[in-house]
Amino acid sequence: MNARSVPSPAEVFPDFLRDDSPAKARDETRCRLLRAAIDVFAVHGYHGASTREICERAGANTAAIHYHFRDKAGLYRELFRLPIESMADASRPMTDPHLPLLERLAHFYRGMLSVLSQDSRLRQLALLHAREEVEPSGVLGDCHTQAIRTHHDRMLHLLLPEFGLQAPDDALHGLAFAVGGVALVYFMARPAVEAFAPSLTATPESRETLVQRCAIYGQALIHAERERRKIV
Amino acid sequence: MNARSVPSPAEVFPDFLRDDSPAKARDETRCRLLRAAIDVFAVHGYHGASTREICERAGANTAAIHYHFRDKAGLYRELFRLPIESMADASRPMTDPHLPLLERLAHFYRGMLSVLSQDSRLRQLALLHAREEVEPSGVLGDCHTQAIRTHHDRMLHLLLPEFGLQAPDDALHGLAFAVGGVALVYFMARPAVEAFAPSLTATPESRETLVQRCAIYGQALIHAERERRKIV
DNA sequence: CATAATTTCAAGCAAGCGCTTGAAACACGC
DNA sequence: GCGTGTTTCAAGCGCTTGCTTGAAATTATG
Repeated sequence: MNARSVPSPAEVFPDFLRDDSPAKARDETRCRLLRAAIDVFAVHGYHGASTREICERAGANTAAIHYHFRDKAGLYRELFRLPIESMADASRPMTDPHLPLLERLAHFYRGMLSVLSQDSRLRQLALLHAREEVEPSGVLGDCHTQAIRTHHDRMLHLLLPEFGLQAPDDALHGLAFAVGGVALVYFMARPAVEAFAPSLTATPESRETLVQRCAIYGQALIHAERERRKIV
Repeated sequence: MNARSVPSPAEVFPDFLRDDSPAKARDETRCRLLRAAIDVFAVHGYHGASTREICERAGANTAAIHYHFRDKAGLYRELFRLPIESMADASRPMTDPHLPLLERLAHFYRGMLSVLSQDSRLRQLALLHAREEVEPSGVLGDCHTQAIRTHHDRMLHLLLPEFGLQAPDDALHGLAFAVGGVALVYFMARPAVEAFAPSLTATPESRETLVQRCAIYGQALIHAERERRKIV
């Protein structure tokens, strides 16, 4: 019995997505397993994916999963550990309070839509996140909702000063959901988007155009909420 | 060999959700299977659900699925046949061109959010639709995307006259996605909504308040797009 | 080079899966 | 009451699943 009894600290993991990481690390079974797992989980989901297919694609033995990650759930969990932050990083510029509102919103939407264009593994990872939200596999606990909370809190942090509030009320939560929702469909329902209006997200240029339009929409929502609060 | 060779015309099906349907129909194995299937698929997803659990919950023999629906995929498909239209019906009033824009939008959002309050089986059915969008089971083909297309086309039909257009361009598709997106999160990411702002959708009153706010937001998006088109 | 620790391997187990079978139970027209 | 068609049943088949095993291969260490 020589399997690691505790989920490993994952020295290799932060880089396992990068193609420019050291060849030695990239070729290690553990890394190949993680990459293969993304592919297979992204296609079949957690329950539909089989450990045999993952290992076959990774060129590893089926016992490798148990050795490196204890079991299938451990491998799956490992996929959700670090990339959460790397995805949140993409929209960090939106937190800069010195930028004009429209620009901050553009950063927010650019972060959301960036995964559509990125290297395919990061895109697949984003897909896994979306799936966990709609169909929790049951092996992640609530660590996943916290990833979304990061984005939600960041949006609240942007909105609060706009309304001179210290803490969000129900309407402000609703506004945050609405502002995020403007681009949510591109994230959560890509098949529908590509079926109805494929040219919207086809090229980097069209995606940037989309980001700019979304920012205008987001700004309009904030203005509308401000007007609504005046009246009520 | 006495199984039906062709998916049956489903005389019982349209009513299988209603609790007030004739007791005779409700108690039939076929109906009980459909109801149990919704419960189990809603919890575990298509691949994670087992036919044994469905049959056990329905109080039926495992062979019943094969007899009534040929196989697991047939049972799943049957769940997606009719409720699609019944859900689309909820937002039909939005197509009335004589109503003011704000009211039509309110009807649209009320239709979207109605599934959150309805009888739990309809809610679970809506969940199954959301899941198919994010993680296609592979057994439905494209019949499912058409269900979303119905909603998208209806929104386009509402928007086109607002801009004096005959056919939608890319920006109008984007606007339709944004208008729908305002309420999409309540449909697609309910766990997050209930974790961050549970009171938003807790009572029928708060849901109606939400509908009204969404309608205002939707109107603001339309106005913003109109302004954008003037400038560009 | 020898020893020990780490990593990989082929083989296979127990359990659960979807599905099938042939017969029993039921419903109904005559 | 009988014959016919429909529906339900217990039993189990073949297969895939996640996981385990003990040994072999590999790598690191003195």
